[in-house]
Order: sequence, then C-alpha cells, then structure tokens
Amino acid sequence: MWSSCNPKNDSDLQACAELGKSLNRLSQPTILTLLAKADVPMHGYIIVQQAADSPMFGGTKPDAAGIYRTLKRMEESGFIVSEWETPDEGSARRLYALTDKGRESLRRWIDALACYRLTLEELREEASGALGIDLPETPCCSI
Amino acid sequence: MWSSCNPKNDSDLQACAELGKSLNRLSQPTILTLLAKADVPMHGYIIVQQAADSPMFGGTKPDAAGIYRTLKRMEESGFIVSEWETPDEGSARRLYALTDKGRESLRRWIDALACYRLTLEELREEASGALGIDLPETPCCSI
DNA sequence: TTTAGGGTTGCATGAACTCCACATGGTGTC
DNA sequence: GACACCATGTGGAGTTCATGCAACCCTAAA
Repeated sequence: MWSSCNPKNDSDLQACAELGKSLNRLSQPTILTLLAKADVPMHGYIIVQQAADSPMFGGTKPDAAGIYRTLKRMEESGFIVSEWETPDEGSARRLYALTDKGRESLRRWIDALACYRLTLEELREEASGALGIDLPETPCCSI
Repeated sequence: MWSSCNPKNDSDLQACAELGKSLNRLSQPTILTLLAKADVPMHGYIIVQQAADSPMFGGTKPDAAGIYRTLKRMEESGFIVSEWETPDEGSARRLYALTDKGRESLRRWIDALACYRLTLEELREEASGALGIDLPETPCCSI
C-alpha cells in the first residue's frame, strides 16, 4: 500500500544527506490516516506497527514512546478518544478512535499537505533554475 | 518570482492550523538557491531580505540571528565561503559565496526535495482515500 | 525463563527558533 | 546635540519540540 522513496541503506543516506531529520512532526496526520482507514478503534501498539509502513517512516518503526505521547496530545486536542479495554484474560490496553474533530482535522491536513508540497516544488524549481539544470522526472534518491 | 501559498492572515492560519512550525530546517536549501541564483557573493543582510520572499518563509522575514548561524554552519560544512569586505567608508561586512561543494549540495537537495514531495503526496493520497474524498486540484489553504 | 504483546514515564540530547543586547556607522530629524 | 532608525553582524539565554534510550508495569505463550 505505502510505497515511498525512502533511503534504505547508507549510500542512499549519503546521497540524500540533506534529508536529515526534516519532515518530522508529521506523525499526527499519519496516525489520523491510519485511524480513518481502519474505521474502527485501534490499539496503540498496532498504530506503531502500521505507522512504520507509512510514507513518513518508510519501514523504520517509530519509537513507541513518541507515538504514545503524540496520541496523548491528540486526545487532549480532541482529535481522538481512547478507552481502556479490560478483557477477562490478558492485560488491559487502550483503544483509540477518531472523533469528528479528528476527521475534520485530517481534512484540513490534506490541504496543508498540498500546501507543503507546493512550497517544496517551488523551492525545487527555483533551485533547478538557479543551477541551470532541467528537472528530471522526480529522480527521488535515485541511486 | 516566488509565489507560494502562504497563509497571510489569522483565519488562514486557523484553517491551516496543522501547518504549525513544520517544514522548517529548510533555510539551508533556500540560502543555497539564493546564492546560486545571484551567482555573485552576497551580504548576509541581503540574504535575510531575499529569504523572506522565498517559498519557505512566505513574506515573513526570518530572524537574522538564525540566518547568520545557518551561514556559519554552512561555512563550517564547506558549502559556502565568506570574506570580509572592508570599504573605506561604512562598516565592514561579510560576503558569502557558493563553493563547488555547495553547488553539489544544492543538486542533491533538488532530489531530496522531490523525495519529500513524493512522501507528502503519498500521505495525502492515503488520507484522502481513507476519508473517501476525491482529491481536488491542490486547493492549498483555499479559504 | 525468555520472548512477544501492550502501555507508560522519565531523562537526556539536540536541533531550531525567538528575543534581547551590543557593536559600528550612516542618515535624518527635532 | 540628542535621538531615532536603517544597514550589518554577532553573541547569549531561553523555549519548544522531537528523538532516543532506559526503565517500569502487566499478561500470555513457547
């Protein structure tokens, strides 16, 4: 499903050295998207697993602590709600569900992402123009 | 020259609340691009001025201290070189010039930006699919 | 007993940004 | 003459935010 261009090995990382740690802070739309796609409440653990496959993380499983913290923030903002599931057997776990506000937020995120995208594209065009090279067809990390 | 979609007023910021402070850390390719376009050494002050008009800053003049710090970092990395210009009249000021390494870095940045762009687009498609809405033509902050 | 599933907190680190202050020098104004 | 303001460069303190690591709790299966 997700098939992004993510540098997998060291030489790719070298080539895309500038990538660095940018484009963080986007775990929130990723989580919103996962919850919206599932359409049922999800456990935090599953969210962490599935987030790893999202374009934002590209196979690298994000730190669980970070995701749980983000989930907490999102609940405080009203984008999701959580409740404890206490089965007769097994340990208790939280179930996170999208709220209407969260769905609305995701809708705005879609526009915001388009905005980001356009900004990046403009910068890329400016840079190409400045170097006098013609833009190839998204040679994304093409090593 | 630069004409990005940047929320100008408060209501736009509300609508694009998720924008927050993401997409920072991109002052480096912006500076590289400015220097590459000028093709002559530039003063830091001018860089600050022109950076304000770039897609990344969208009219908001970035903090000069931050830009100067970035310039220093970039010089340490060998992407630019600077020398003092000491005119007979007026105060001394630095002239920043792009190095070959800097030009090479900008070339990699172009690929990296394409990579970012693709990631954002994928996430956006996933989000739209999850919400069951069809993607309009980049309605970037369309309020 | 170890491993895996599931959740949480604390602490340290680091990057990036903001605000503030301080230089120097020119121009303009009250 | 004092004051303000733009041009120009720099340093420090403090904030915010994300990252990563370690530790802690639980249960269940192998």
